[in-house]
This record gives sequence, structure tokens and C-alpha cells, in this order.
Amino acid sequence: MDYSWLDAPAAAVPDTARSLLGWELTAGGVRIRLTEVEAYAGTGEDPASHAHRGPTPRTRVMFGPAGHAYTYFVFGMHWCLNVVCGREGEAAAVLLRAGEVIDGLDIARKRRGDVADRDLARGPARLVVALGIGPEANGTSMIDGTGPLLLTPPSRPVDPAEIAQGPRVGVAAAHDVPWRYWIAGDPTVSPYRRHVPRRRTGASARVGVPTT
DNA sequence: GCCTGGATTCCG
DNA sequence: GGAATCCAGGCT
Repeated sequence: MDYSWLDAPAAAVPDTARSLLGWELTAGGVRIRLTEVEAYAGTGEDPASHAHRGPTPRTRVMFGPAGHAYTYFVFGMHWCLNVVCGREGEAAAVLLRAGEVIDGLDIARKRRGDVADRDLARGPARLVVALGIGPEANGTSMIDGTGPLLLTPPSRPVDPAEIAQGPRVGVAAAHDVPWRYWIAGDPTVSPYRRHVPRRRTGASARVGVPTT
């Protein structure tokens, strides 16, 4: 299988993200068809990228080879999964936001509890739970079978005409950059929520600060 | 060292 | 709309 398109230059990461729609991701007996992804450029241009200020202990795998998994912990409770893209040192990545469970439904249901099938992997943290992966997947290859994840080509082609794009979800910076791609009309695509700054807490927030 | 706020989800 | 719940990264 040819995965060389994953290491197209970081400038092309939006195209890489779009190309990932319909690809399938298998882990722990569950297979997911990707229906929603977001592109993040690496160092420099993209203030929304974890890597935009350069490598740190957390983001070091983003600077490694394409096709590896970058997982990160957010909000004190959730894990999210990215595919590292671009050339080594560029740190581009594609956040896997949602997918349709097409195999191992019973396993995914066990992991996700009593939710509708379309919600099993509808959202980046939910997708990670459905796949049964976590921090141990960070830095592993998603393309050579040595890690818990395996990325494989679409078994069902995606019609380019049904691909939609728009602003990234929950991103404060660069909200006008339309680097989120999804399969239009697919019920497993997560509902769009614009970034809402959390209200400040504590005394200073209560003194003369309008609550909007 | 301290402090802020987040590529979210679930519940009220 | 807000809480839950941790820590990376920026700043003092």
C-alpha cells in the first residue's frame, strides 16, 4: 500500500486531510470509516496547531515521520488522535474527528455504552474510546502494522462532490481557516460548535465584568 | 514555580 | 450553559 501522499509537504496538509475521508482505521477489533477530519499545519503559520511554536515534549512525535499517531490529553479527561503528516520536522497533522463504525459494532458498543450507533465515534474523543486506544498509541505507526492502529484505503469510494469543508471546531485562533472536511450529509459527522471562551471564574471575574 | 485555559463530552 | 478534571506551556 502506498502511503507516500501522507508526507506531502505541510503546505498541502489540507489536501491530505481531505484525502483521508473514507479511509478506514482499525484497532482492537473495531473498524471505522473516517467521515470528518481537520488539518493542522505545523510550526509557524498555524496558531491553532499544538506544534506552532516548535517542538515540546508533548508534541515531539508531530515532528517525526508521517503516518504515526499523535495522541493528546485534553480537558483533564479526553484523548484525541491525529495522523502525523508532512515531511519530518514539519509537524503537520490531521485530527480524526469522527467516523462510522463499520466493523466490530458490538465491541464498540461495549466501549461506548448505550448510545445510538451513529454516535459511537461521532466526535474525536468518542472515536478514540470506540477504538479502545489511549496514550500508549502515541508515536506508533498507523501504516506498518507495528502499532495498535492500522490505516487502510477506503472499501467504499468517497465522491469528491460530497465532501464539504468549513472552520475547525472549538478552535479559538484562526477560526476563519476552513480546514475541517467532512462527508456531507453523513449522520456520523459531529455537530459543529464554534469556539466559546469559557467564562472566567473567581473574584476578578465577578467584579464589573459583563457576562455577555 | 504559579496560573490559565484547552483540537471535549455529558447532563441539567 | 456549565461542570468535570489534568497538565502543557507561557509567564513571573
